[in-house]
Amino acid sequence: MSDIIAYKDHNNEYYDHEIENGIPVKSKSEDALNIMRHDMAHILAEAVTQLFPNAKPTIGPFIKNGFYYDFDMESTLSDEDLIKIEEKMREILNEGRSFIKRTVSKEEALKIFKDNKYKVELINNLDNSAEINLYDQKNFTDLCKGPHHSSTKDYEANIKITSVSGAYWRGISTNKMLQRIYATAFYSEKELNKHLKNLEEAKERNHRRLGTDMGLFLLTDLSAGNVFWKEKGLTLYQNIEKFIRSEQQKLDYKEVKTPELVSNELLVKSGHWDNFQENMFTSEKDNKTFALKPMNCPCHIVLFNSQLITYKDLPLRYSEFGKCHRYEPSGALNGLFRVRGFTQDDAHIFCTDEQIYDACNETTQLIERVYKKFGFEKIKYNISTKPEKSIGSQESWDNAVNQLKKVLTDNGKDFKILDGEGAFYGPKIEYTLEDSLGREWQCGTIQLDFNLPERLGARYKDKDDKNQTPIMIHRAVVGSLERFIAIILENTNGWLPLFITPIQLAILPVSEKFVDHCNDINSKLKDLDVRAIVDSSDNKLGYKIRNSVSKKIPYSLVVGEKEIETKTFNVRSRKGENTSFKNIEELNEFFKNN
RNA sequence: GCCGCCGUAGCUCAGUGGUAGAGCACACCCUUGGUAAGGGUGGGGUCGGAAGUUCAAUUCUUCUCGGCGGCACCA
Repeated sequence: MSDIIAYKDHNNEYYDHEIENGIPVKSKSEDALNIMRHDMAHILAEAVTQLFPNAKPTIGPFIKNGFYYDFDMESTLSDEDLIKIEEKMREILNEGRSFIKRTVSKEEALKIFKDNKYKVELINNLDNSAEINLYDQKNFTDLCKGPHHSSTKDYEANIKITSVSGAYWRGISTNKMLQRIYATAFYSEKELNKHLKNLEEAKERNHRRLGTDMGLFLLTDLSAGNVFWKEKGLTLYQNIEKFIRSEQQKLDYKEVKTPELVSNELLVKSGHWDNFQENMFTSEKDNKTFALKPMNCPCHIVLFNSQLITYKDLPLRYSEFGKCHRYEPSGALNGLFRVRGFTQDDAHIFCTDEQIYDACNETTQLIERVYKKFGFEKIKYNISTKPEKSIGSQESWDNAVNQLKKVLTDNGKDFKILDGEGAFYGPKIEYTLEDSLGREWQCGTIQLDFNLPERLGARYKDKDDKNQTPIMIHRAVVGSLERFIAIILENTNGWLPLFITPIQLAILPVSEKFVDHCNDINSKLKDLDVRAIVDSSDNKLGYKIRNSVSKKIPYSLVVGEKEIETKTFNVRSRKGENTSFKNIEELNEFFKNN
């Protein structure tokens, strides 16, 4: 039997027949796993249609880590239903199924699927020249371009239905909502369990739980989508801000603070009022309309315009930890990941065409430096180019895109081009980081803007004393501080990098006798900017250690008779490793350097 | 906004048509203890909110607010 089950092209599209320059897909490979999961989607559809004869199958692709199938059904699926479906799938798998391909005419296909308007729609949308393939299995036939394994007997499939949710037909929100069943499948039970355990772990690492346990912040329905920062959370927030600020100062950024509430006059001029009014919080006073700013750029241009700027002032870098508000649909809110009030680590660089390269180059290096410091090493880069609807000449777009490409290339980065994905006003680079659970987060961005400076009348004088319009570069490193804090919390499971963690050290007296001594140490450490607390409870040492570890305090300092006599400082890491220091300065060094 | 699930003490969660319970946390007492839980006692919630059904609702129904998993959205 051949080891090759399918072919794929260079866009990772799979085919059930050999193609020109096709890459063979070998059985049990990563690609084969996708195909196997697609097989399972068909098995799922058979199970569902057997149990619910009126269910109309629509589409069921494989996705990252699994697959789904969307059904139009009369009743919604309960947890018990899912268990039954999963059992049915196992039953079917025990019997085994062959996937037999058959090519039919359009008329035939329409006849076969006449009771399923979704399949009819799909068939009618196919090119007239396109071959229409069906895959037959016992009790189920699906419209499908394949490929499939010839039989489920070719492998062992370990399946698990993971969830059910609503999903619009064809992803269009005016269409009917279907029921989507998510599931996953692996060749071995071991891999399946590992994946399920991973999901569990991700749940455990939930930043909402960590935030509550660590006393960082409060989310309450008294202001849905807005964060109440507690003192420890604010320390964390400020430490992140502090680090980014210091990096920006090295690059001659000028930090500013602009109003959160602005007259809509500004937003009308900038064009945001026309396009995004629905997403702003507004209020009326003095017969005027005000809005909470949804972004900082118009305000920065107001500052730019308030003074005479010449070419000598460029590039001019305005940065702001700007509090913005956006009305997000209720269903979009999600912990700190998606909020209505957030702080952008925003900046706008005003510059000339010639300065684009340098500005973007220093920014990409800045972004990388910051990510690295926070423990993110894996970064993906995308460049988005001119969309169909856009402003600015083709020439200026080409120039700008080439500069962006050159920046990444010169910095030794691989990147993807997302054709036509740029904003209407300019191209951009997006920075996506990968966390320790393999999840990806788009955080940083560099976005060129050929529109807004012109619209708001930004001008500088060139060497010939003529007015020119600057290019504006929007850039953010971590994006929203709120979201970034959620990402770091989940990435580290609460074991935050030492330089930002709210409490670095728990000072633990062995008994009450040593509490005063501990307080003395703490006040000295305070002067040295080490963030410590003294546990003066009357619990035993083991208990105090357990407590400080469970509060995610990375180090503890045990103080008792021995330490006072020998004048040493014994620091215990959360893993139980001990390090001894001779004096408080040495101890301080340790905290400064870790 | 849409589909589904959920909302009980500070936290995690159990439970019932007759006004609630555990563990952790907290307070007090005993213990003055050396590297991940010493022992005892005690306080604390009207079960998200509103309305309805009922002799009686935290438990059933409807509405509403909020959360979660997705979908849609994300300048």
